[in-house]
Amino acid sequence: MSALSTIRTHPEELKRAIETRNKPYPDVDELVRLDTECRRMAGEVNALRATRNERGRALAEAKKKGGSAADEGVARELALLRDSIAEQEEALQSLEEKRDALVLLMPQVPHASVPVGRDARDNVVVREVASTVATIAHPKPHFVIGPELNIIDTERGAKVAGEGFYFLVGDGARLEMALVNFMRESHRQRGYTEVLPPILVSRDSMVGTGQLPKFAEDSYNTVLDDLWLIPTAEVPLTNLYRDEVLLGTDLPLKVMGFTPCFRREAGGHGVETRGIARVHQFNKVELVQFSHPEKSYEQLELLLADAEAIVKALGLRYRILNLCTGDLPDKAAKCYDIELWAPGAERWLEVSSVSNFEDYQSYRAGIRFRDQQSAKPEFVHTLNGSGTALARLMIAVVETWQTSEGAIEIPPVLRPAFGGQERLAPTRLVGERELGRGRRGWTAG
RNA sequence: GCUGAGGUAGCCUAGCCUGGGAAGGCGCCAGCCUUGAAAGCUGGUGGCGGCGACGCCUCGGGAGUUCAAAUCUCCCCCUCAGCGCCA
Repeated sequence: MSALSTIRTHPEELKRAIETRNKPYPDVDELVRLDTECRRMAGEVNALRATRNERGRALAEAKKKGGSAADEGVARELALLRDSIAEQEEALQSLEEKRDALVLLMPQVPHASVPVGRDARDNVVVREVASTVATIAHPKPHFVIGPELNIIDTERGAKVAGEGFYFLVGDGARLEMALVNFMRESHRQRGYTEVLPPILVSRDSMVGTGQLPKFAEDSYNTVLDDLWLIPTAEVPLTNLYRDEVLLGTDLPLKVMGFTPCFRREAGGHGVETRGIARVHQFNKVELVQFSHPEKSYEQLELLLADAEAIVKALGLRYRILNLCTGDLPDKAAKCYDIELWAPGAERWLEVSSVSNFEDYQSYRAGIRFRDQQSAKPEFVHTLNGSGTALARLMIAVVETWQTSEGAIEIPPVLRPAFGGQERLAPTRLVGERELGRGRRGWTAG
């Protein structure tokens, strides 16, 4: 049920849903009142236009037979009618704009299986899975071992781009790309079509997936062209089929895409941001599905399994949360988070959000499907899941696969990408900064 | 970036000069015919409102002229071709 028709048919359900979300939203009653008024006015304008069209056609007929003074009178009369139509149309338009702006701020109705709760503390752990790696007692956090091995360089990242940016170097970069390629191949085998999308998108696309208008301050944009740097590949992948009608027999459509993601993360500083757990740019493999509404919750479970397969194959400790109503994003009807355990930093890291948006996005982006040629197009359900986010995945790998000698073992599934190499090699290119004056240039690895 | 040609319903196309209910074809759907199918014939096939007869909106988007705009004027977007620039 799309936002506007939910407002018309189930305002009470929407009201209850909003209450469980425990955040402020526009007043439903006000919205219903606005919508009713819009429809009443539309009817009036409609009737006026009918009169204008009818009289106008009669005038054309009369003119064909030769004009007269009477026709001039009709024309003057119609000019007045035109002005009052214009006036009414203007009023209607501003009312509709007001209504539509409110509709865009309305959240999705949570699914019945979503636990009711006030905030993140009420999220429900669906399951927790232990690491299959023999982890050492006290592994170093990535922000210690990363610089030691010279595979993660946040200082130079800050120098070049500012706080929240970093370089991956040498085997650090190789590890990231090996993880990316492992994930791409895994998802390809699970039936996803790979796309390499634009990472700058138009304002319309950002509205289509719900990043705008509400979360403008979370994203970077270009002033001259009003293009936006994607915060997630969800934006271009979901907008792939914007304003299109899909074939019911093609559903579910499954696409994946690897992109960098850009987030301003305004206001997030402190212990939690040390290292690369919370950065302005990171890479991610994203999964998106366009589903038949009746199948979308089955698909959600399959999508979760697709994302889960990655962290499982890497032997990492993880848990899956069912987000409660108070923590659920506006656009989601249901959302699972996959969190990885980082044994060095000793904290859980969110690496994947697996969500069913139902028709929240398809309504905004105009993505529909038709079951039969004759049937009316309906909105698809869109789902997406990170499959998964790098940087944080990198943290968990680097901390979980540490040896007591201070090395990092390469997970077996990634070794083919390293030509069979078993451990990450420290990077050898360093300067005075690391070595001190007098020992410049290359050192033996 | 410059010059030119274009953008009409799912697709293809007419209408634009000369303003007055968007025509036709393909595809698709339904019906007739048929043992079945094809062919053929008939009808339907953008969106919104209404139980409905019906009405309104829609010709890439917006603004303007006009009683009336697919059609005339202006601005913008996109596609194609040529030229320029370029990883």
